[in-house]
Amino acid sequence: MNLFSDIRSLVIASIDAMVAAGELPQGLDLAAVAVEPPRDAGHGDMATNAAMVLAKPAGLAPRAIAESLAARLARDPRIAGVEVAGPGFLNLRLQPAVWQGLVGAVLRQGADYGRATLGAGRRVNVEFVSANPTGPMHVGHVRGAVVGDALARLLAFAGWNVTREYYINDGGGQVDVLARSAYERYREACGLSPEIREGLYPGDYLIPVGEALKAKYGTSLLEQPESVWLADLRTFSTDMMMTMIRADLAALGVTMDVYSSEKALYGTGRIEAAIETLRGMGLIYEGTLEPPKGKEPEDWEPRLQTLFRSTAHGDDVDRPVMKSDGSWTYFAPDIAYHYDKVQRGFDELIDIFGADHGGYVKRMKAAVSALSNGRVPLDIKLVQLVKLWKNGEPFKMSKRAGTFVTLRDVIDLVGADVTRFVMLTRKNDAALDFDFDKVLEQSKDNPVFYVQYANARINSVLRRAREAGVAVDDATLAAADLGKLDHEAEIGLAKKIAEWPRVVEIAARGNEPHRVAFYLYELASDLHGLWNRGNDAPQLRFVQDDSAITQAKIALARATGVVISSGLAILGVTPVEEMR
RNA sequence: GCACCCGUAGCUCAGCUGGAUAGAGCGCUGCCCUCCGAAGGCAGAGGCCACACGUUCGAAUCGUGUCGGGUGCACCA
Repeated sequence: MNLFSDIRSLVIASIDAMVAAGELPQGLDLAAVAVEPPRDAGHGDMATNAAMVLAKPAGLAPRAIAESLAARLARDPRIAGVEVAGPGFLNLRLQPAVWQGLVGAVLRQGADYGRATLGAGRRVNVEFVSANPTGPMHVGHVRGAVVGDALARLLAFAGWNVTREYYINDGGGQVDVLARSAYERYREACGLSPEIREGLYPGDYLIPVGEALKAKYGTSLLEQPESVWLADLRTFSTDMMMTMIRADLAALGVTMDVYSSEKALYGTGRIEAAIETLRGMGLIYEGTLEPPKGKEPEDWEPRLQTLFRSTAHGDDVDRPVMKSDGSWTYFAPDIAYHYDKVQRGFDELIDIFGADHGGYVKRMKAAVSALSNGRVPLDIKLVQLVKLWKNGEPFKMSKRAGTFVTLRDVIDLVGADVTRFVMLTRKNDAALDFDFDKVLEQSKDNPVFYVQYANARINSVLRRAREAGVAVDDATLAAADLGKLDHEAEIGLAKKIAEWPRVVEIAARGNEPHRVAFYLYELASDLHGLWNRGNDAPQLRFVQDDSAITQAKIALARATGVVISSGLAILGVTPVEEMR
């Protein structure tokens, strides 16, 4: 049920009829014909640009096309009025019965209302978080986690086959640091004093790792050289860190489908295979890079390196895949990992990165473009910083001062639902202020509360109607006499509900889950507006003496609630029944 | 120096594949509760969409350039 696509189909059919009648030439491209809500409600319910986009290819004046098209559209029983406006817009007004019927349709479809087939079952891999397994998730990771998870839910709702994936960066030097730090905590657990040297991780979260090591190894690793224990402790520590990270994600309501390990790529020949594939394309060569202009490193010296010709796929400079000592750069396993995703048969790839990784976008896209022969698009979403506020002041994080904010801290303080919603109230590429006081405030200043409050009000009238002995199950409501919803304020809310499938498609097409949050705010606003009009106009209250009228009005409220629940589900937020 | 992101009301931000008189919240001014929860609503004031040029029937939206802010820039991930 998508009224906008229904009416667009009507417009297309009418254009086809004009072609058949010889009024328009054959073979017109109709892709640009759009049916949209007009910016100004005074222009009607829907507007189409059909006459204007067809004017040039048809070689006709837009208003001439518009007049003829208007006459044909007006014959449809759903159309209450058509007028030609401005340079050739067609403004359509729909019969009230169309909006009333929509309410019934929403109740019949329930949680499936708005579900789209845009994705057509294509397989998409959404990689997100991918925090280094060297400590608990901190607040900086939260936004990426929320955006990635909401995007995954959105795409699934819009018809994609979605895999959520976490890439464990467990292959690099920072894992050695982790292992050495854990070793010191192990010594501590054995009654010795730890030496947390400069460059090691000082966090308390490694104390349990040390204790677990003692439980496993006893004192057998004491006084042993690093070569004896390093490999084991790397594995042991990262496993424990990943257990912690999974628990953190679960607390936020995020579940991954696949965890991929960087380390697992080493020694399997898969990195070599990926690089050889590129070499076979003539994209790998030995060479030296120019120093970056304007920011010349002090210790710059020309080095012969193995380079990936990423410039052949849109990058600015070629990128090294092998260090001068013959080991891989971090980029090489990244290439192999993305190659793996391509080979697993995904039709589309999405990476969610922190904004500080913006420099890797072009090279990653270049690699995927090359390795998939341009078949698999890679969209990389950069998630901007979150600025923390408390008591009206910037909240500075400092490991040393003990004000390091973990994901757990945030959830314990404000809850997962609030955290998730607020993180989605900005575009991913805009910085976000997160004010610990404001997000818990119960006012319309706080979108989480505002939307939840609307839902609570809806549940309130459902309860009251039930108490009054009126049947308000969805089946009964869908069959109610919805023609009684004849007030423009009620029709207005139905129109907002009608936009939901459009919002889903637009948000999914752009990989922009924040649009859902903004839409829910608007929907809640319309509900609150109608609610308050009941103060002045008692006939607009949802619960009336007449049970048939009550059912029609409750049907509208319930349909609104269906969409709110559906939208919140995409954001990963639990709707509340009552405000507390 | 180069690349990417951003620049919209006093503040924080939306703005769809280019569409009509550019929207919301906060703040400011004035109203609305014997009423389904006022934890809300209604109305008003407030804009050179950073700037310039271009593309076109039409530009906040697309292109180029300038200015301003952020981020990143071989042998760390």
